[in-house]
Amino acid sequence: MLHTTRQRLISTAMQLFHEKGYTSTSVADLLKAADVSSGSLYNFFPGKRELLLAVLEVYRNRMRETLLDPAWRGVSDPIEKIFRLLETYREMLVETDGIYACPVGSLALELHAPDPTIRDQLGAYFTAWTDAIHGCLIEAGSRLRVSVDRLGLAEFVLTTMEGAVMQARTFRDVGYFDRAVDHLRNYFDLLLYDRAALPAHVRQALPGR
Amino acid sequence: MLHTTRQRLISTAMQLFHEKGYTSTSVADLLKAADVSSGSLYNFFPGKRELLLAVLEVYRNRMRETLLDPAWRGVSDPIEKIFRLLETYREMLVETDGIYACPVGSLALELHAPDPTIRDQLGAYFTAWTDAIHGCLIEAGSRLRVSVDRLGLAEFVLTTMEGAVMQARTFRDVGYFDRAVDHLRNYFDLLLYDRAALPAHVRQALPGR
DNA sequence: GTCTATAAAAGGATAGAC
DNA sequence: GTCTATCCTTTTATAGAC
Repeated sequence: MLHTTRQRLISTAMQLFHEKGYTSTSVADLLKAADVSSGSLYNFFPGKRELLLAVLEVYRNRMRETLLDPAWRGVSDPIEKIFRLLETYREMLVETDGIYACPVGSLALELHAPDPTIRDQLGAYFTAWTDAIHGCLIEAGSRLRVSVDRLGLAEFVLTTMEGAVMQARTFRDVGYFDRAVDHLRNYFDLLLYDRAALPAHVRQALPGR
Repeated sequence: MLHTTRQRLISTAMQLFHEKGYTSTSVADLLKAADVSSGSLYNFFPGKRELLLAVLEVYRNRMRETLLDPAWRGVSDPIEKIFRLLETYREMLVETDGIYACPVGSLALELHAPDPTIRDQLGAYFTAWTDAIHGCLIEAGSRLRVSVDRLGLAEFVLTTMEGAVMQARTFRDVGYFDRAVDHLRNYFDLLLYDRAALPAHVRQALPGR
């Protein structure tokens, strides 16, 4: 199932679009890397654009099993899950010498005027990512101050990740990523009711759950 | 001075590289938009790459007068300056229907494997931007808790801006930008020693100065 | 410095045999 | 489904007259 020509084209495209970008990856590049002939590609896809759509669909549909499940294996604390996910991106940066981390983010900024279908796919990916974080924040329940907009905060986690990746990539230095995550962690610490850590009299002064 | 062919080429390239991206802007596009003939372009620049370098140099060298000075006109409070700058990016998003905001950030993610010279220019721009914010944070002095790493926080402002622009652009919705800035503002409020303005429960939970 | 014409290569996509 | 050969367009860049 994983070795069909179609699958090989998609996984090759995932790799090359991430490494070189969509525009800088030529059809010839794809054919050579996937060891597929021109006729085969156009047998499965109307063109390069539709191959990109297939790639984006895979990223979104398999986010749970390829990204979230591995990152969250053995982790139950919902806040910790959030920072484990960011740690996953950090590892991607380190493994690729500070170059690759979020393939969809790169594509989103590369494609300046994508058609609505492409944009919908990019947006759907971001929304799915944010929803996963949102789930963690809901799970955190009363540990998070009631006044905090949970969906907005989930978006802010994505904001931090994407902005941090951009800088780390530009400088080829994961330190930029780390310092951004440090500040996000600090922000979370300030937002969390870690009631047990507070002195009893302060704890009692806090508003109810 | 501003009307030489060379200047016209650079300003046209600034515009097109921002709107369409570097790769998707062809030399023919540039020639047509700048109303310049091929021979003239190659008289001033060895090629398209060097034109990009000239563009990046302008962005960096004129950051103060074209970006910071207008944003900070009439503003003296250093923390307010930071959020005025972000407001400038918001306005760019609104004026372009959520498409354009930070030209250098877009280029940084579009160019996956730029040569060292290009990367240096991109990094230098980010550094100059961050330095400006860093200056505000230093100016804020004791209002900011001493434990806060000011340079890291300045980078975090850039992180937020770039990540927020990416999402706003993808969704063509400035709301994504606004919510990110709201959280950054909230974070700043928690970091600032304007204790009287803090919510009571936070005030109580904070360590003594 | 600027012009037109054009080279030389790379781009996406197609045709038609197997 | 896959193959080779090829079409047509666009690309960056150059040549040489003015």
